Amino acid sequence: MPKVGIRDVAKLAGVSTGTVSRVLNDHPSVTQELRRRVSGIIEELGYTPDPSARSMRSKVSRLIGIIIPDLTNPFFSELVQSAEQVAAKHGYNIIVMTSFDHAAKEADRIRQLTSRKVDGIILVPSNDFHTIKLPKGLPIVVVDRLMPGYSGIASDHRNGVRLGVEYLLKLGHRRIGFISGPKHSVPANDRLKGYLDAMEHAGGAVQNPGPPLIMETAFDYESGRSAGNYLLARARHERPTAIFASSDQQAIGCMRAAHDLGIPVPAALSIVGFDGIPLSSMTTPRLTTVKQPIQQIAAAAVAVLLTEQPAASAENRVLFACELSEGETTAAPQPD
Amino acid sequence: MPKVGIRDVAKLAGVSTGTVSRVLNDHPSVTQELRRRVSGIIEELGYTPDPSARSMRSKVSRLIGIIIPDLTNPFFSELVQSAEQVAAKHGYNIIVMTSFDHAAKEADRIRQLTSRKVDGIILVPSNDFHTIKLPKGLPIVVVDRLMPGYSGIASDHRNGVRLGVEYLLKLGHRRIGFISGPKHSVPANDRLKGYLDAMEHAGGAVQNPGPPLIMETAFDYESGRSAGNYLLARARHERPTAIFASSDQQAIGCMRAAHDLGIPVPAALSIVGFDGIPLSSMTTPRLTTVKQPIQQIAAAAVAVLLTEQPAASAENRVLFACELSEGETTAAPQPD
DNA sequence: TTGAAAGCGCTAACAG
DNA sequence: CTGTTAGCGCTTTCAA
Repeated sequence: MPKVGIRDVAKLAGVSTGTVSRVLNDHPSVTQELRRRVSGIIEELGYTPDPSARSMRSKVSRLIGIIIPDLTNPFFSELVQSAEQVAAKHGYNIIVMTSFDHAAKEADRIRQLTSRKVDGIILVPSNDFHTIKLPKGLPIVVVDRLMPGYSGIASDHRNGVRLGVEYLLKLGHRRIGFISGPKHSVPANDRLKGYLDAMEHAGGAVQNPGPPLIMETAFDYESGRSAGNYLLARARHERPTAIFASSDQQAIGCMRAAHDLGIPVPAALSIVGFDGIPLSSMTTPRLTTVKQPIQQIAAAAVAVLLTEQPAASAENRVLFACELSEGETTAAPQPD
Repeated sequence: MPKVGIRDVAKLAGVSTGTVSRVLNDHPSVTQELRRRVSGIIEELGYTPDPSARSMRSKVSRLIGIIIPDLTNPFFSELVQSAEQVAAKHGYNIIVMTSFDHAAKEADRIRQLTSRKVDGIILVPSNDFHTIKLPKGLPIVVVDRLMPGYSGIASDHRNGVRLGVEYLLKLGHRRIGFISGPKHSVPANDRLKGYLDAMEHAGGAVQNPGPPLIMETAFDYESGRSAGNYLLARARHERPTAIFASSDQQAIGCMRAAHDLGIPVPAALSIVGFDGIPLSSMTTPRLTTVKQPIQQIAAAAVAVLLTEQPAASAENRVLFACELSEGETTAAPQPD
């Protein structure tokens, strides 16, 4: 079965390869009739253009790179999955890469993608992203945070967290612990600000007689658990009555810590997470969490890449609102 | 900044483009000295060969496709992540695609990958995979199950499950429920066989006075939960004292069901999962599970693709052993 | 509007 | 061992 090429199509249709190419690329200057005839032949022969050849001439690969810190994180895997769906709908495919939050690895991956001539990169930057310099003219959409000089799609972490913390305040909580993300993570800091916003706004109502209520740590289960242990292993009147965790994974780890310490949730401790991953509704009890619109983020990121003029650096920026998803890990605090 | 091409390198090194190409491809017939000199220039100029041009001539894209049913499933996302790591080490990149277990979508994706001229596909087949016909000569490694006619890498589901069920038997359990995967899923059926093996081998020791102890359902949390509900919502002497779930997600859903019914785990119910995803060690209590060697599977799959002669259809097959990871969801049954 | 022809950047014969 | 050269399959001027 000799591979069918554009010449075969041209020959059979009695036209030049140029015309076939124009049909393929929806070039306006082709007669309706001719277009139809050629399309017919293409169909008939089951011809598909060779992407390499195409990309070589036209500098368009219909390939999008996506670099995330960790595919094991449900938030990111859902992001990738959504992006793949949207991209496929437009004839684009996705190359995934994991940076493990290493700037060096990230730089290497970006280089690979560049030389692959991807049409754009969806990037969840590592914390040291600023240390690497990018090849110019490559469309990049930063996701999960906004960065000056780049197009960016993210959810409004700050106000999202504020929403969650205010919910706890409204329930009557006054000693609210906060499990934050890594010190240098931008989204982590945005979330922390949301917490501080809410607490400040609540003003004198907030009490904190003991050690600090804010723990800085990684976003994973285990970190959430040890942070929870730290926050909860103190005298009852110093112990927070509620904890807001910067990720659902942390929140679930924290639930584990509470359980280990014999602290009932939500009776003696309310917990709120952040992200809204599917698992959050399957914990026992179901986690109250602030939900990010992951699919929207993915769709918007792809859209920016497909829309943006190459090297136009339009700096599209979108911030999506988060929404509170009430579960069973929150309740009014017990009287002291 | 005019893009640096192979001719620039050749000119600066005072050799022909042919020689540069040979250096690039580690062709043996190049002098040590020349190789060194050319490599130096390449480095200096920061030259990277254009993959499209390369692929067009050589029919090698250094691209591997990976198609899985659902990236949201932690087992698969870890698989993809591992594969990406290994592939990158060899200069290969990964195109991910999700089939959502739809044969039609799967066929479409395979077609896309084929026309992209990927060097191979790592495929977790959908349940209706047999209905689609493949373009010949495309190296495919089937993962998570073995299929006649294809190279395949999987873990030994059957013996893995047997291991887990035998562990429960050894603890003294006699009414052991089984949450199975989808009816037409091959891995699901392999696991079911492992359960039947163990139960049969245990012989008369096994009792089942009531409704069937086997539930067929999807692999996700919610399915595990409702299956658990079904198995546990019966009179005490008919209720299983232990449940083996075919996935960790099911197991976690089942824990939730037990909790909702007020059945303490492991005191009144032992639960064992399958997969060994990271989350399994963060549940409360920690899940006892049968662990698949995911990274080994991914590495082996990539290795097969990189090794296998194109169209040689060597039919490499590897079955990895699973291992029991003891958590806190298992204990001896309460006396009736 | 369409055809002819010139490459895109590289690899692989084929010479030398 | 190295240089020369002919394309890979397509897109895109340039003419017609």
